[in-house]
Amino acid sequence: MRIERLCVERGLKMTGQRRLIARVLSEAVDHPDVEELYRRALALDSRVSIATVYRTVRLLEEKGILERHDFGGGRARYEATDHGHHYHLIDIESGKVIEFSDEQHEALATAIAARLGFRLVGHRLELFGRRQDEEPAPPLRGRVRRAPAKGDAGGGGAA
Amino acid sequence: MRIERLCVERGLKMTGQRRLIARVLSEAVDHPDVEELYRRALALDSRVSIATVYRTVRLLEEKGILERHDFGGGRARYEATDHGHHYHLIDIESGKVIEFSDEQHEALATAIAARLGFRLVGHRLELFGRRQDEEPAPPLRGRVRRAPAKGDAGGGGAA
DNA sequence: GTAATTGCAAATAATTTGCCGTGCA
DNA sequence: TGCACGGCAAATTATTTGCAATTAC
Repeated sequence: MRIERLCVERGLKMTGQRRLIARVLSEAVDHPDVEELYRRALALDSRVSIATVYRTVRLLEEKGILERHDFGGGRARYEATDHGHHYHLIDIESGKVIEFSDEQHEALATAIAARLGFRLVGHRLELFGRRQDEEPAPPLRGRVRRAPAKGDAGGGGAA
Repeated sequence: MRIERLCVERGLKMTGQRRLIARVLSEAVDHPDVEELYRRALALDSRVSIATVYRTVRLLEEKGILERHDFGGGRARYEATDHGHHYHLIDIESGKVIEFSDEQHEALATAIAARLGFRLVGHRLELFGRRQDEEPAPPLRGRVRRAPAKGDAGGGGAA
């Protein structure tokens, strides 16, 4: 319910659907897109429309409660801003998103901006990588390795 | 004409419109969106349709000749990949995009990915900043500073 | 009580695509 | 000369919005 609290703090009028969407957001541990948020909300209470989900994420983004990401794939994906500054590494085989943070990078970004004559207001860093085979690998044969794609939010269900 | 050469190298059939679009891309020093590419192409030769521009940038992106960016504002913006790896700093007042590169960051990104068990395949870093007033600033009064927005590509014409 | 919010369906906006004529290799 | 390509307009996809009914404060 962290999100609902934040909404109240910013003086938003709390309707049933806003509370519902806030709850879905509070419970999310991934980076759902609007469709997915809508699906999860519907599962809890059918009295929401997707238009309201769109309106709400937009509002919460403006209020700084949500952050919008573009991880490719055409739809915007959302995440609460309240669990700290971090970056993303996208596994290009599975689409999974891994979060990390790095103070060194933080400092470097600020330094670079300053060097260019700017005060850093925001930044984003996204790494795209392929899982490193940790097994020393059987000398002959080997390889083959396919992941069925589909990211950490989009598809089926499972919260 | 660098782009056209790259197209030929990758075995693309070179039609009149592809040559035209390749030329526009070769001459661009900014990050135009499709509308803008179409406008520039039209100015040189009216026998192109915007559908072809869409098809071509998509093709060139798949071939690794172009890179697509999302700088906010809803439309994808393109840039040739052949002028070296670099990052972008977006001036949030004017929308202007400044390119820079930084070896330290390059290394850091690789190290972070490795630490997480991944081999880095690609990455992007975008800084959003506000121009730092370089003048020591007249002690009294001061401030005011507004830029009319509109980025480094979208708008009017000018190549 | 009143202005903000919602749902619905229609409107946008960016991008893609089917189909058929045309031009490149 | 065949097969990929280009033009056009219609189709998609993601997102926004007008309007009347509803609701929070």
